[in-house]
Amino acid sequence: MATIRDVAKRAGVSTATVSHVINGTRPVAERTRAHVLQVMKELNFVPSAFGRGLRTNSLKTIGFIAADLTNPFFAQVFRGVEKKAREAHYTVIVSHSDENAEHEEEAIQNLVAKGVDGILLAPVRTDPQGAAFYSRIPVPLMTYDRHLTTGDIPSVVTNSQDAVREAISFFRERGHEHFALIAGKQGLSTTVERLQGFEQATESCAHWVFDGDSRYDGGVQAAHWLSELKTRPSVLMVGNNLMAMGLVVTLQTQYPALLASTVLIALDDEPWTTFVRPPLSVIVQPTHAIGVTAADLLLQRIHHHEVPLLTTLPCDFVARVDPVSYRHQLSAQSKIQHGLHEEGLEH
Amino acid sequence: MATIRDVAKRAGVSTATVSHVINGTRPVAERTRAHVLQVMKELNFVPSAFGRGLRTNSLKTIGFIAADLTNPFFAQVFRGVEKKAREAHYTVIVSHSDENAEHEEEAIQNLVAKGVDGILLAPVRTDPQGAAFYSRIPVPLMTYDRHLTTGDIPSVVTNSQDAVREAISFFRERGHEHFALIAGKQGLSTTVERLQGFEQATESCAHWVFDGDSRYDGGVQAAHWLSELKTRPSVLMVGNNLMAMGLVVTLQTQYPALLASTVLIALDDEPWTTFVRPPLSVIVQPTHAIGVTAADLLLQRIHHHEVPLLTTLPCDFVARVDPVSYRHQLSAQSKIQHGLHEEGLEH
DNA sequence: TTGTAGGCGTTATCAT
DNA sequence: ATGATAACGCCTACAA
Repeated sequence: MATIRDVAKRAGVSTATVSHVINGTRPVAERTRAHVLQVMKELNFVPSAFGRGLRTNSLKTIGFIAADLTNPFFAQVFRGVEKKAREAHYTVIVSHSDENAEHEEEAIQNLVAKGVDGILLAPVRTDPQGAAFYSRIPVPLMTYDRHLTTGDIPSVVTNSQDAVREAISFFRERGHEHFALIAGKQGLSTTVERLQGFEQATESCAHWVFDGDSRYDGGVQAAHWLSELKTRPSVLMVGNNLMAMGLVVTLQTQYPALLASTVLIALDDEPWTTFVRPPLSVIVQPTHAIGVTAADLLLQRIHHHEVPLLTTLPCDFVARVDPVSYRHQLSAQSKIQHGLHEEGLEH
Repeated sequence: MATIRDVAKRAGVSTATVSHVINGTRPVAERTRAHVLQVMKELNFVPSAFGRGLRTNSLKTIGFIAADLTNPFFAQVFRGVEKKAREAHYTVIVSHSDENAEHEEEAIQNLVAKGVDGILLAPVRTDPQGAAFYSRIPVPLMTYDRHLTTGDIPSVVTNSQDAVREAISFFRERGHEHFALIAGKQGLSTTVERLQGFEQATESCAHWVFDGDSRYDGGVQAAHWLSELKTRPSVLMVGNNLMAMGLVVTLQTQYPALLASTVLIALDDEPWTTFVRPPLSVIVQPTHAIGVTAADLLLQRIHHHEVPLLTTLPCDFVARVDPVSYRHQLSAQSKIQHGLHEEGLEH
């Protein structure tokens, strides 16, 4: 591998000039510039990322921590992240947390040790010590999907609370009177907010809540729970996509009558939700936009610009009421909050 | 950020000693060792990846290029890659090619510029110039999913050819006599081999082949093509998962009778294949193992060990014939070939 | 068992 | 408009 010195020598200039040609960081006579470029081609010169990193303390790399890329939600967010990063000539290192605090911590350590310029994560920890832990991380951080309720780490989330409320209302207006929610893992901001949305929309009518765990098994358990209720909900909202799968598989194989007689609402518009009979209604989160936005804001932070503490992106609601489907755009504007605690979490 | 020199000074030893403590690269008196470790904790010292990279010319990072991580096949392969990499204290940079040669080239350039130790890719180019291009890449390379038929770049693939043959045979033995294949993108080794498997199994009976493009649209077109055939296949094999989705969506909405009367066989066991009625039979590729194996072999190469030119992992075939499903393990052993061209591609 | 010092490839400060 | 040169943080002969 040729070095900047080889190029300089062969081109008959100093390393400084070569460097400035590479980075366009000070004027270079057009003639020399062309010549240097020419020599670089000849020698097949590629500037060493290590040398540069050592000098500038940046490899133009960010870390992305997903719970599980096999979950389409994270895969789609990642596509957005990678797109934005690539445009800014950044590169992305990916790790998994599997919703496990130790894995997450290890992943963060590794990323920091690799000298990433910043980290994007869907935080696993919800306790105050968690927030403190995140705050001590010595590189810029952004969370996506979930936000921390204490501390000053900025986040990009969706207004799924509004979406849940409006989805339930949609069916209330059409005569339904019994609703249930399969809630997600305790403590996650998404779980809390979706529960709030549900409570808001169902306050004056019959409703049940099942405490799930945000995993496939939670859905399986919920199906059994559902089958044992004396009075049954006619509309069932599932708080995340994995539980929705577990629920539907179990209903389909063990309680097909229940599946046929209940309106299901799931999160995220995955192909299978249209393949099931009856098809599921879905709340569609702007996954790609979450990734783009989160990456964008992280890069802002890396460049020492201020960013809002909370950025909220709008969801759509797609009601699939055979044989038609309606799509509702829930809010045209995304919302930005600069002070989480001052303004509160309610809208 | 504390440097190795800060630690050395504070601990009253030389930087050499600290370095050796960090890397265990020469004996250090237990007493000093403990003390140095202690000081490292105090100072919150993390060795700079840049300094180290510059010296050792390695950041312990590999590149992974997927066509699209949103496709569960790639997401699952990646999980395997990341697992293996993490165990070896490597880290993974992820890029997308979107089955596009220019994107792929750009991604490769970026990875090389970042100083990755090696690259894993599902190659897009199938022409001889492509093979030449890949050969010029100045870091160790491995392909997965597809292999190149010229050149000396090692690969990890599956025996989907055998799997296709056996899947078709399964239904032949049960009385079916008309078969069709929706083939994948021209030139890919997977397309060629699956076609061969199909031809082998159907040589003495009626069969059709539709040239697809390995994308969702190919499946949509195939559905229309199918509807216009005078004589219709009773068994339809789809050469990749995206086309299978396009096909099923189109059949379900536009030709439901066709969907009901045709046995469909798809690749990869995704949830939706069980949700459709009737459920699809599937050839299950060992996606996670592909990732683990590919990463393992790449690391071998990075450490200058010889690796086989072609490693073939076995698929399973799951026949879903309502109300039962049979799972066939197609071969207990994975196959390894050291010379692709000497031994040929047939088994 | 430990220390000294040179150099990896780049950028950036001073000179010229 | 260009050059000389000192860092950046680490590893590793070579010396002691």
